[in-house]
Amino acid sequence: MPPSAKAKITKADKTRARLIEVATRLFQEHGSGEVTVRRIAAAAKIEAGSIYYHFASRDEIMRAVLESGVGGAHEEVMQAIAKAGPDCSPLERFRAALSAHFKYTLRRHFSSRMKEIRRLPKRLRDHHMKQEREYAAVFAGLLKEAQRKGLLRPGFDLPVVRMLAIGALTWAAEWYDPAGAKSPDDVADELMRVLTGGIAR
Amino acid sequence: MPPSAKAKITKADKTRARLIEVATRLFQEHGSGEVTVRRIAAAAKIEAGSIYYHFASRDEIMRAVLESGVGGAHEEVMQAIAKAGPDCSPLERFRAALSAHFKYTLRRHFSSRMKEIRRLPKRLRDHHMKQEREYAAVFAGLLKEAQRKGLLRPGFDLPVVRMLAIGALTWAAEWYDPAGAKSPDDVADELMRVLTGGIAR
DNA sequence: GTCTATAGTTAGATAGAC
DNA sequence: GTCTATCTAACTATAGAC
Repeated sequence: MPPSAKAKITKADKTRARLIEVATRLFQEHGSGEVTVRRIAAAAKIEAGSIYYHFASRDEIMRAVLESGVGGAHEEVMQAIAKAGPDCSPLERFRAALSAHFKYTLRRHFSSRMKEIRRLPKRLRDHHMKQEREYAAVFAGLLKEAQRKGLLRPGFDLPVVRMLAIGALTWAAEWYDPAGAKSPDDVADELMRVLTGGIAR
Repeated sequence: MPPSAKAKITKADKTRARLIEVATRLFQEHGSGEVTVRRIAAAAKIEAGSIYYHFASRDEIMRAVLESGVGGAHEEVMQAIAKAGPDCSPLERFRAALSAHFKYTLRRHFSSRMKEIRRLPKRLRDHHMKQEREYAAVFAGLLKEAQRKGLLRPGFDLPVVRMLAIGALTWAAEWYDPAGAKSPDDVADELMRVLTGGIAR
């Protein structure tokens, strides 16, 4: 099914997309293990049995949520980097990437922290982990570029720094209050300020 | 049940403690929603029915795990701060607190990120959130002290900085590999270096 | 494509023996 | 205190009507 020119969007495509969307949100809000097929169906306004026209099993929903989630984040982060432009500093682009990651996580209610991944058949689990590595490589590449250009102080373990930074935002999606005074960009900016300059005098 | 002088440790106390310990680990490893009472029992080497001699319900196990988890972390963090001594810089004590938080999280396999908290009866949920706030206040107090003493650059939102920092470590407990080259202290130190001085030139 | 009805399984929880 | 046996409810998944 190549999504080329003539890809017509059927009713099934729409329902399937809606199911993935509500499942993503429910998994994130209540924890993947807590969410039943019945609840997903109810949230998508169809009956439980109808789910199985679109997905072969609950695990298959899970898989679709993960693929769509990581894939979507990857895409938006790449776009944000492209928008920042190839001429601006790698740290500027890193900031744009972090911000896009955070905003996507908040908007789509997606986080790849679902523990149930372990329960997936090895084939699907490997595919997900590959997708995650490719996504992480985007951030890693920007930090390496910054290092090459001499923008960083020496002595940091960049993979660790990268994971700490992304982790801070992944976790921020848990406590961030959209009704509060701060915008998602404010949070991403604050992280970037801490990250680049530090808080101490 | 005041745990005063004559607090004799019964067999029940030991079994209960073991149940909390294995439940904490299972909740963290597989996600709280995925873990059944039967699995907790199996991991603690007793039969499923016997659990109900120690806990009235699955939610009650959950509650005990949360209380013991946050309580234990609070205690160890306070000890680490005390050990650092009241004379050292508040940022030094903050570092000690972060490190203790991380090490506790890793050792006890505890993280308070269980989504199932929402499902708990309001009374228990409120109690948990109060405990969490008290715990967070320890870290907040150290940052405020640093600010008062003029150790910080101006313009930071300290609650946000605090949550980003703790979040980075909470998430680090997910990806940290005990078999790897880095010790938990290495990770906490790296975070503290980034936090205080920043990575950029 | 979505529904209703239901089979088959497994979960949380209880009762009573030991 | 712990076990075995079991109840009831809820879950995943299927079948067949529309």
